[in-house]
Formats: sequence, structure tokens, C-alpha cells
Amino acid sequence: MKVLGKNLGIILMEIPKIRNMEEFAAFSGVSRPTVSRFFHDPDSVRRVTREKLERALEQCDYRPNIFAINQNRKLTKNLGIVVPYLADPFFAEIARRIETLIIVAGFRPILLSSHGDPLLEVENLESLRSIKPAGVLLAPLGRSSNISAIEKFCLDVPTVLFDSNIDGVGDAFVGHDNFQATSVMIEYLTRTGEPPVFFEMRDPPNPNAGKRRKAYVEAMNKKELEQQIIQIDGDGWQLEEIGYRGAVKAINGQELSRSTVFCSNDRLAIGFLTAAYELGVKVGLAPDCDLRVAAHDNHPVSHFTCPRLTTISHNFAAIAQKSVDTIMALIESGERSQERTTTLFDGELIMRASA
Amino acid sequence: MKVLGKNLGIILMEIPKIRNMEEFAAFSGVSRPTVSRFFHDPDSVRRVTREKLERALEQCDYRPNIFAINQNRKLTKNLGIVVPYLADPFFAEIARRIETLIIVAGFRPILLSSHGDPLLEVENLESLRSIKPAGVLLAPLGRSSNISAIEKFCLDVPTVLFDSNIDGVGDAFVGHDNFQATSVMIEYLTRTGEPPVFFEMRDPPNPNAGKRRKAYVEAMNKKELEQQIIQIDGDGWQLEEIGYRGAVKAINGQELSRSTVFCSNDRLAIGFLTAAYELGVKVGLAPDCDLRVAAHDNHPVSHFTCPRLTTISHNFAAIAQKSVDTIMALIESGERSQERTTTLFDGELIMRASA
DNA sequence: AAAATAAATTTACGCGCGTAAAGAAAAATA
DNA sequence: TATTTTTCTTTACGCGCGTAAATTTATTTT
Repeated sequence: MKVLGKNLGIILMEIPKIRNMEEFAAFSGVSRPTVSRFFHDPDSVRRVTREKLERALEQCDYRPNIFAINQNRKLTKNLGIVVPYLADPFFAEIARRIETLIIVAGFRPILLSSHGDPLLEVENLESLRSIKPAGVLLAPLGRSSNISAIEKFCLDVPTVLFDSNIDGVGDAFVGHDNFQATSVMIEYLTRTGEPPVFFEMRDPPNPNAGKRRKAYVEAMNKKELEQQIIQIDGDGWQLEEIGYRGAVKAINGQELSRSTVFCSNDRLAIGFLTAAYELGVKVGLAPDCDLRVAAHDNHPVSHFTCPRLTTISHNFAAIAQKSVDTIMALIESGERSQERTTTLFDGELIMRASA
Repeated sequence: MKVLGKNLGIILMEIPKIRNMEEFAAFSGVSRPTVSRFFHDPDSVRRVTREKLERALEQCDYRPNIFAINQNRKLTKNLGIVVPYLADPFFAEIARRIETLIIVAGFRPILLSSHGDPLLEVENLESLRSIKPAGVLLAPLGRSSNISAIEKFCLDVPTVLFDSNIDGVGDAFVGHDNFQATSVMIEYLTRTGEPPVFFEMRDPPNPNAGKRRKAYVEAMNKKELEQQIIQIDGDGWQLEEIGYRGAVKAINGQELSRSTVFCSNDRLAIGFLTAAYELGVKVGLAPDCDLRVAAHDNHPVSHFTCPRLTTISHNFAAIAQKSVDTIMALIESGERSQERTTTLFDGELIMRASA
């Protein structure tokens, strides 16, 4: 080390430690306001200037202080993402896609999870408010959300709701067409066997569940099929466990009027499959099977259940893209949208072994 | 609305819009430097002053600008958390716990996912560097990580590694004792039946895998048991799919010398179970079963596999707590630790139906 | 009550950058 | 080449808060 000391010293001399934009301006031979403009938008300076700055950057890896930037700009490049429960792979997946799109758009994603807690949801929004986000993408908890608090937040910050809707709140909603999806699944199940019994929570936390039940009722009515809805008790976000218990009760109590079950979502179905497995009820489409089980969401885990779960996939890519596009349009226009738009994407039937 | 207009006007008059700390100081009747101290630490002002400020806060809900705070403080209250893949429920779970602990400690967690990409991992660290975090909790990608970049980062920012270790990098490592865990599982499997075959990726991305293989070899040697290691090909983070393919190959090719399999991690095992199910191989401890499968991690999904997966749980709570405690101690001391400490927590055997 | 201590106030500067205005320099147009 | 347009430089101020020093006021101690 000592032998190298002198050379290291020289090297350090040649790579100056730039402390702020002023020093970087001096180092690069460009004025500070121009440097500022360059960092805001590299294309706003002449090509030769840009190249000069880029060369300087390679030599000293200076980065503008993000706090100073955000303090002074009226509009930050921060974009909040709030999901109800990040430990649920479904939300992790959609958040992952949204994050990527936001980065591509040159913004800074701030991902927050409400951990299933309405208080934390509001706290997350307040926390976001303090970092002056250009906009927020919010998947609300749903029924348990503090709606008036969210509404108030949306008045101040451009907000796009996704996944689950709260009527009239936010500038737009982007989600999944539960009616289309339900009807496609019922059509499929009926065509390949028999119409399904609907399996859901009695008191679901997520508003999508309500739409799915309604869609089931409507679709079955339309086809003049006899309906059966099994509603199971349970609170919170441990949906697999709730589904498991409900399935044990339904199977042991012989509550199922038919041998085809349509679960309100994949997580309930995962619990259902575990119960069926443990009770020796064979699930699947094959002739030797006792039961068919299908569900809703194309949850990442549904690929590997036993048997693999037939389900309806959200159009993850489209929902993520449209959500980001919508918030970007809002931000760029600088205005709040006059009309609240709702965009629903069709689900896609994913046929697997379970039904 | 018009009828209420006048009253609303009066109400708005009475709740002044506070724009900065100076205005809040005037409103509350306390000087600005005292207000500043109050927000930094409420206990640093006299009780009467504190109560005066708290009363004022209830009337106008002012919050200091976080950017201005962070710009001026040498040490922010930001604490970075970087995980390799947030869409993996295992990391979502540990991140969730860490986040909560950080909030309780009065810090602001910034959760970032590397999405399995070493470039993004470095980018995340750079992004964190620009917000001057008080410290960072990093679960590195592992083998694919840009180790020199991470090392460089750790020189500037107090960093505690967790879950997977990189020798000599960061101020401390907190993780899971793979040797203890492996030996407990082998002991259990051997006692209740026969010693296991080890099932893993040939080229695992995570360094824990290496330790687990080594632990398997050592434990088997010690007991003078015959070992078999099945190594499967595959790249990336789609571990269930890789496990599935490997299992199909192993079962169809009758590669298993014994009927007890110990998977390097739960996600491989989930794929393994799917393969066994599809191939009609019955997995479980019961006498009529063909195969026993156990694994490692107590992944959230492992509760609901078919059959439920026997595994070794990480001590999630202890790992999260120790990681946060360690980084807090580093931050409070203001110094970098002289010695790099390593803390390993024992795993706990979770006996379920699969083995 | 006087002295000693603690806490708050006043005053003032700095952080790093955004941004506006006016003028100078360079490039594009005629 | 002269003129217009674009781009850059210079200068200067402000953002909201941290923080230090000196002073005043309030509280505790003897």
C-alpha cells in the first residue's frame, strides 16, 4: 500500500471530488444554469454542450442532490405506488411491472405497502404528500379503507386508482373487467362440464369480490342456470387459510350442489385445493376426478398448485401500462381531469388441470 | 352549497394555511429554532412548550418539508432496504417485518427491489446514495452481484447485509444458520425414516445454496451415511419451474437412490411437489406414500402446498430485529464498526405432511 | 432572595439547487 | 456579410430548514 501511496495520491488529485453543481459547472466548463437545465432534460442543451457535460460526468461521477432538486421544483419526479399488501405475490407482481414502467419514463417510483392496515394506508399517503409526488398510483385496501381521507388526498395529488375501485375517488380507475372475466369462465365451465358453484368470503375486504358475485348471479340468470353461492366466514388477508377452512366445511358438510367450484379468487382456491387434497377429494378435469376448481386472478402461485389451477388472468401488462400512461398524461397536462375515466381490461382464460 | 358558503368561508379563515416553519412558529407562538428542535426530538423542549406546539399542530396540520430537512441534516432518517426479488413472498415477508421495525424506530424505510438484476442492484444503491441514507439493509443477489460496486458503496454508507452473505463486505451480516438447519433436518429425516437425497440447482444464484450443500455433505459424512446430490440445470429466479423440470427428470429417470428428498429451498420443492403430483407419485410421511420431500426456508407458500411442506423456518422475527438493531447501533455510534460481525440464527423444524 | 442553571429567543448564515432577467456569444438564416 | 434566432453566461434571488452564537427569560438550586 505504501509503495502505491504516491500514485494513488496523484490519481486522487486527477479525480476531483465534486461537492455541488457549482463545482461541477466549473469542472466541466459550462455555466451552472446550463448544467441545471442539462440534468433536467439533456436534450434542452446543444449537442456539443451535452457531450462536454457527458465527458465530464464520466470523469467525476457527480450526481445532483435530489433533496435540493425536489425542494425547489414545484413538480418532483417522484411517483408514489401504494398497494394494499406487498407480501401478496399478486401485488408484488403488478407493482414490479409498474415500477419498471415508471423508471423507463424517467420518474422515481416510491413503493409503499399498507400491510392490510387502513391506518397505514392513510399514513402512506401522508408520507407521500410530504415528498410532493408528481402523482400517485393507488390500489386501495377496499372496504376497510378510510375513504374520506383518500378522497381528500386525491384532491391535492393527481391519483390513479388501480386494481380495486372506489367510486368517484381519484382521477381515473384502471382495472380488470370482472364481469367479462366471470362470464368467460362460467361459459367455459358450463361448456366443458357443468355450471359452477360460487365460492367466496361472506365479507370480502376487496370490492372486486362484490363485482364477481354480482357477475356470477347475472351470468347464471342469463343462462337460466341454477346458482349456488357458498359464503365463508373469515377476516383479514390470510385468504388461503380462510379458503381452506371454508372448503373443509363445504366438502365435509356436503354443501356443494354440484361438483364444479368457481372461487372468487386464486388465494381462496389455493386453500381449497389444499383442503381437497387432504380430504382425498381428487380435483381436476379428468374423468376420474371428483371436483373441478377454478378461480380468478392468475396469481403467481396458481401455476404450481396441485393440480395447477384453471383461472382467469388479469391483463397485468395492460393494466400496468395504462395506469402509468394515465398518470403521466395527468402530470404532463398539469391539469386535473374533468371527467373520471374508468378503463377495464378483459381477462384471459388460463386453462390448466384443475378444471 | 351556496347556503353553506359563508360558514365555510369563516371556517377556512380560522384554519390558516401554514406554508413553512416560520409561519408555524408565528402561529404557535414559539420561535423557529425551538420549533426545529421540537420536530427533531419532541423531548428536547420543555413540557409546556411541547404542549403548546402539539396544540397548534392539531389546529393546522403542518408538516416540515422533508427535502429541506434532509438537505440540511448531515444525517437523514432514511433507511434503505434492498432485496433481490420482491415478487418472491419470502423477501416480501422479511421486508415487511423490517419495514415495520424501522418505522417504530422513527426512521423512514425506503424499500427497493433489484428484480433479480445485478445492474438494478447497483442502480438501487446509487439511488439510495443520492438520498444520503443513515444506513442500508441489503440482501444481495448473491453470486451475480457486482461485488466490487457493493463493496465501494459499503465504504461510504453504513450497511448491514442480511439473508445472504458476501464475505468481508458491509459492517455486519445477519442471517440464517444453514449448517444448524441442515443438520436438524437430516437428523429428523434419518430418525423418522431414512437419510435424504439432496436436490439443488447446479449453479444456484444464492450463496446460501452453497452452504446448504456443504452442510449436507458434512452432516452425512459425520453420520457415515451415503450421500446423493442431484443437481439440476436452470438459470434465473423461476425456481419453481426449475424444480419442476428437475423433479420430472429425476423421477422419470429413476435417479433417486432413496425415497427421501431434501430440497435446497422451498421454491424448488414447490416445483418438485407439482411434478410428483402430476406424475402420480404420492408424497408424504404416511405408509402409503412413495416419497418424502422436505426443504428449507418456510416460504409463505409452503403452508399450502399439497401435501403441506415439511421445512426449516428461518427465524424471521429475530433476523429482522437483529438487522435493524445492528444498523441502528452503527448509526447511533456514528462510527463504522472495526470488526465485521456475523450473527446467525437457528432454524426451526416445521413438521408438516410432506415428510 | 440571590445565584446558578436551563431553556427559549434573536440574529444570521449556509445548504444545493431552481429559476428569472439581461446581456454576450454562437449558430442559423437571409 | 448583416441579421435573426438560438444558446449560453452572468448575476441574483428564493426555497424551507439546520444550526451556531449571543442574548434574554424562565426555572431550579442553595
